[in-house]
Amino acid sequence: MDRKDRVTECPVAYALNLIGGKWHLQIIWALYKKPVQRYNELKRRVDGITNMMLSQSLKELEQYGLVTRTQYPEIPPRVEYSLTEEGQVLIPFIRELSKWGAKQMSKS
Amino acid sequence: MDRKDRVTECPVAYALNLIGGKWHLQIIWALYKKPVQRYNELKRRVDGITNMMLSQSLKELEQYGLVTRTQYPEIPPRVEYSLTEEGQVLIPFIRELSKWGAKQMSKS
DNA sequence: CAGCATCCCCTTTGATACTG
DNA sequence: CAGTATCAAAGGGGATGCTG
Repeated sequence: MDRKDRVTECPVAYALNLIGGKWHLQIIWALYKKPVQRYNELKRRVDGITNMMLSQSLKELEQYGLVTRTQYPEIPPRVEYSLTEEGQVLIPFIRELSKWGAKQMSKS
Repeated sequence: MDRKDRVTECPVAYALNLIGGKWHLQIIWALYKKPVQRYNELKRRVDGITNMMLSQSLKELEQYGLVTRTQYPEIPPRVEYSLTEEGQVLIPFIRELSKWGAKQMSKS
């Protein structure tokens, strides 16, 4: 049971559980910039992420219905990830957050 | 040196450092619902928060310029907190997050 | 290629008690 | 009233190595 499964009545707390982690928004943003990506491609784009965190994050994001995973039964294996419509809803949100963050950074 | 002082180039990560914690948004929301509040009043409204987390969070929020602290030199001491304009900017943002979170909650 | 298992650390969070 | 100090706990995050 990870933290996202904990019961919360507050929608804001719930939302932060889904996307407040260290990597989720970065992964979503990477998938926005290039809509279809394979595992290792993603790993190269999300700076500093480890296999552990990437696969774990992707699994969670898939569970929440923000990311789709498509596996092709080939050798070597090919797995492609992309944003669902629900995931794309977050894009303007990330933009706002980025603008606000940049403004705060410049102030101090 | 707390986590908010760590260097980050990414504005989104920076923003999450400021408001991604467990209590910051709840405190801001409480201060929005009642714009001027004393310490213990806030503590009662933010469900489950301890003195440690409340005083620490308030200190951080004040540093970031999101909250103002006004101390009156009286006995017993009186300290009032309220949102700055910068802090109020976050209100529509929290509303959106809440809407999105509620939708996600209802799906699973 | 795409990922999982294991081990470990350290930061965040919490409980409790105390002070000007 | 408005906090601070101290100690303890939990779990998120990371490094490394292994597998189908």
